[in-house]
Amino acid sequence: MNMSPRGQEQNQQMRTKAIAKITGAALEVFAEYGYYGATMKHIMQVSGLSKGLVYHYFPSKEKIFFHLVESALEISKNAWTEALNISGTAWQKIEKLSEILFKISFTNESSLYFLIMVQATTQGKGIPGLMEYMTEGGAHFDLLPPLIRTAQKAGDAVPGDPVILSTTYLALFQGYTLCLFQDKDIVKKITPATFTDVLRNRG
Amino acid sequence: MNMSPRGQEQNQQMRTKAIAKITGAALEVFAEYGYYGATMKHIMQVSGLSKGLVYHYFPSKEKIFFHLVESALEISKNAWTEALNISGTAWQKIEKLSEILFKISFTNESSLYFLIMVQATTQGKGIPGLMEYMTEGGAHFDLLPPLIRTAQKAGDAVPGDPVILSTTYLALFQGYTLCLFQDKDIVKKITPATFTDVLRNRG
DNA sequence: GTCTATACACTGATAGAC
DNA sequence: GTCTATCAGTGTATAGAC
Repeated sequence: MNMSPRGQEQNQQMRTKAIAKITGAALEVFAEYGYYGATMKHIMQVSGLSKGLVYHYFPSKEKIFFHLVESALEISKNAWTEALNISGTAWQKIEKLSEILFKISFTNESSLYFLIMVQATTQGKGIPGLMEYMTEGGAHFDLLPPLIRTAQKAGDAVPGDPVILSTTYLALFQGYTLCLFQDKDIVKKITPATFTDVLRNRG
Repeated sequence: MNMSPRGQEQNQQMRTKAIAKITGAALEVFAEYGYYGATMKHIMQVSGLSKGLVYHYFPSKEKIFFHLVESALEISKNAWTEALNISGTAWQKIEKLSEILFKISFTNESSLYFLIMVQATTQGKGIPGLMEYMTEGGAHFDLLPPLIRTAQKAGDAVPGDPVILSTTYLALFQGYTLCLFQDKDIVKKITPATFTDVLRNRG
């Protein structure tokens, strides 16, 4: 057998690959069955790795789930940062936000992370610290109400309580995310405007 | 011929009471932890009844959950029937629908049934027959698009694909239902108009 | 004695963890 | 692979009204 030590670089590569396999499998399984419905066995089967290897990289089922929630919040935060940092009016930023959130929520593989967020929301009560963690990690949502307020002054956004409008906008994304669980065809027909429209001033 | 030792009405009363205790406890537990996260033990503790008694009235955990989903769909269907049967314009029916759905979703104890619907949606894939059952039981949702079309012709509803608008309206209710899992204060500030507004023609 | 609501120790399977 | 806890579900016994 080959006893020669692997280079540090090679080791790192193997680690990264294994972790990617585990998180990828966990993402699928947790998204479909939820935290309690998902089993480590199922994650091991989907990833094609052994029990020992999975537990080598993650100490527990709970930590794997936390890791996915962390990634989901990061994806969300990055999307918001990208949208809100463009130069332009408040309304243009809102339109950009809809465009980016629409893309990552409904058109590519990252949509699974938004299913994870929903699963975390609906089952997080039994997992210590999770709800608090999500509240902290979702602090960027607070950027929307002032943006709406600015757009209202410019006459672009519909009148009304900016906090409620902001929640409505976010609830709409979450509501459509639930449609993904039912494989509804309707999701294929929506556009960023579907979301922007609830904030648009048509008066 | 009634051979029962206790009076029939007495027995019936005991049964009804026990079943109510079981379903009430199951409603709380399933709503909070989801199907897989809820345990029979937990349901027994909350109901204050023994294992034997619970299994005397329900053959399995799955059947209890199905029973709750069934009740939820019935509550939903009754609400729609009540709203859509009033005399008035299409728009008035939509306003009535918002009013009733808002009431049962966010202001009284039946709101737990809507959490059950969300739990069933997010975890139903692993429960044989559940998704199909929910699709069938939610057939009354198909009544909304034609109603929107009528309201559009009258100039009351916003222009756009009635099917997408209908889905948007329902997704908004579901999205706000998710807020209930997080005990968000914002839910106390919304009104039926929050939902009606996404369909309202303000042009 | 008979029926029925109720109780609870028990089983086999499977979970997470190491 | 192996351990332990816990899961859903069952078999059997008891209490009390007729």
